Amino acid sequence: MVAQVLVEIKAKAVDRVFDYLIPLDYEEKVQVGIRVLVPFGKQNLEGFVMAIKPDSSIQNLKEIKEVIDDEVILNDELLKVGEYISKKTLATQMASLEAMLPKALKAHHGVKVNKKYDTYVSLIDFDYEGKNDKQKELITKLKEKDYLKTDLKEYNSAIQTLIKKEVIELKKEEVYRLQDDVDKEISNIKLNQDQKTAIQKVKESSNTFKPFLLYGVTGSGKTEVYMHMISNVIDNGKEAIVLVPEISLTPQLVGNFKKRFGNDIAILHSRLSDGERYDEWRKIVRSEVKIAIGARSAIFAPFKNLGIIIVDEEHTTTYKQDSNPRYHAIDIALFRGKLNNIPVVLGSATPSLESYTRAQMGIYELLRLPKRINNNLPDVKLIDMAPEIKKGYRILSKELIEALNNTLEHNEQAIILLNRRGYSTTVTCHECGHCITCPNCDIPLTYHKKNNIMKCHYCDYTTFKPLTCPECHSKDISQFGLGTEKLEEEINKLFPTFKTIRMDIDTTSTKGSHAKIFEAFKKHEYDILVGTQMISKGLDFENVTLVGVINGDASLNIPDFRSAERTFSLLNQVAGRAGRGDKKGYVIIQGFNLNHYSILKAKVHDYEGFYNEEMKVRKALKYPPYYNLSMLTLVGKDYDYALEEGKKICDYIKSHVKNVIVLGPTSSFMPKINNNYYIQITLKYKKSNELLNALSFLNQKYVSTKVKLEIDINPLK
DNA sequence: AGCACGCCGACT
DNA sequence: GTCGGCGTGCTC
Repeated sequence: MVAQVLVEIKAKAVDRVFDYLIPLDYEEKVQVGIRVLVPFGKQNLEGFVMAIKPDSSIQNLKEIKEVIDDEVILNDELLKVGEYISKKTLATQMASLEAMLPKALKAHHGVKVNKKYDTYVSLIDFDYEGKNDKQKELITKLKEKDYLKTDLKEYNSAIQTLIKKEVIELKKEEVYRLQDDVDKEISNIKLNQDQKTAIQKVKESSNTFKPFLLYGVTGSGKTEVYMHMISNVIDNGKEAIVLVPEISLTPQLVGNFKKRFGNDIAILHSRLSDGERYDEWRKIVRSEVKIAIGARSAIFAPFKNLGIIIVDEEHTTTYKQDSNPRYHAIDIALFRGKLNNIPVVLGSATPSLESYTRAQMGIYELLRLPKRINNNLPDVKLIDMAPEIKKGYRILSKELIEALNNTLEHNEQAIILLNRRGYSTTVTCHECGHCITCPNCDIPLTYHKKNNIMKCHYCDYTTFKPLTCPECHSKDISQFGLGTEKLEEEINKLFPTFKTIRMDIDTTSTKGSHAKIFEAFKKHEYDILVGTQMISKGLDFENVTLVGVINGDASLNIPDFRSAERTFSLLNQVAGRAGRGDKKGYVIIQGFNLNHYSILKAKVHDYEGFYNEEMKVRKALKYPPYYNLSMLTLVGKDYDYALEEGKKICDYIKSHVKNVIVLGPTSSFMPKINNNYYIQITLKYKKSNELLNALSFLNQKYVSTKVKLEIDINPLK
């Protein structure tokens, strides 16, 4: 028999199967989806068996050298998912397969992940009585218990002797590193009618593929709805995948799941060691857990009897992988949903425009949770900082200071979010907040220090950096940045008697630090929580009644056509942290350009209003969801050559694809990194199939030339 | 990804 | 004369 093997090299040149003879001894062991060691040129490589056939048209086949696994690693479904990924992202087959696997199961010769074993002893000679007290004791114990763990120091020598005499034997068993015992709690939370309807609708389609968009305002009880949906699935003997943006930022969701489902959960967070990750994978394969919760890659959890996939905060950009293979977890969720004939639930308080549009079109069924559990959305106030700065309130406005005082006096807590300026390369006026944007694309221009010019990286519009602000004529138009550290300092100065805790990259570098900060704040060990975006999601603190946002409009100045969507989403999310308990919540948003619809609509909690405004812009400027987008990047050491190749690629696409808008080639916003030049081409188009064919052709053509071609289909950056 | 093969320029 | 630069092509 002959096996078709995909070898471990992730290069376009070997992105195909090679035939190998299966030695007779291995005929039983070699199966599709298993790893083997094969001679490849002068080297020995690992690879996956992709197919088995009786013979081959190739002469002088080499033989498989070794079979690595006892059990199949890539089952039918994972093989299909892998194929889907390479088809949709144009990544190599091997890159696509490996994206789904924990390191311990990837094809890589020489890479070993330690397996952890427990050793036990058990009795084999039941007649032997033992020569001394220790031996006798041990034998008695073994007669009662069948087997004992060997880490009992006091019996060490007795164990050694008895093994030699073949009275007892040693057994090794592979064990899991993470074992915690959690007792399940019965929930007595009452559901409102909207929650019940959502749960019922999903239950009705439990054996059919159907995508749902669960649009529920902040604090509307989405987590509770997810848990009910999952309970229904588990009651049917099936399993569930739950995707969250990042485990460490959603400690409360995870905590609630643990309380409800106890040990039935595998939690796949980014800080697991390779060994731990491998353990969790095996628990899933063996159905020892019923739920897998994790970030993007948890979508590959190898359940064999999947009953539902839930994607929480579905609008989050982290669901798209920004390196090869550039897959979007929601696409995979829908694909697996289809394969398994199960519902897929996408939940958000601020759905992505793409998702909400699909719901409008009936591609997704829309489920709404329009009311907060406490029926009480916070009041939002906007504060223009231009006059405040003139009065000397440079960081915190007078109003925010007073509101903080008031909150803290009532023994309530506050959250202050610093919305960082996304790019230091955009030019913004220090006095009035004006940001210089492209007249064609309406996104901020990026500043290129080299020639003192500003450039649009979508359309290549270029202009000199002005000396004064075109709006208010201030000379102070260099980039400015306020850090969380400085903000914390300022707050400590203003409120010396209250305790402040800061949460940003600096204070959360160690394992578990997120959880520690959240815990401490929840217990009211601190009065004010200061931080960046990471404090905006999924936190439920009943005693928080005030949320302040510094530079609420800053994220509008990121040179990305999605910046309005991100701004609305961020403000909506963070405002949703206020007033979740019985007390009324207040939100103060500071900024310069507060008349933007993303901010005005966030103020009144009007998602649909925002959606309608933003869709007009997307339509006018031909952006998603009206058009699809793809980004090609050419990387090369020779700038002129790369640019020439870029032009050829543009010509090829224009002549082979109808109805495509080709922008570029243009040097990207970071034109030169490590002596490599980056040239970009942006494509806008309606129908994907034709374009995908053209890109697939180009992708093949660029095997081993002076220019590397990177393709990002539906980029999110 | 490696590794060999092959075709040019610069050197003991 | 030959050493070595890397551009090109192949691996069942």
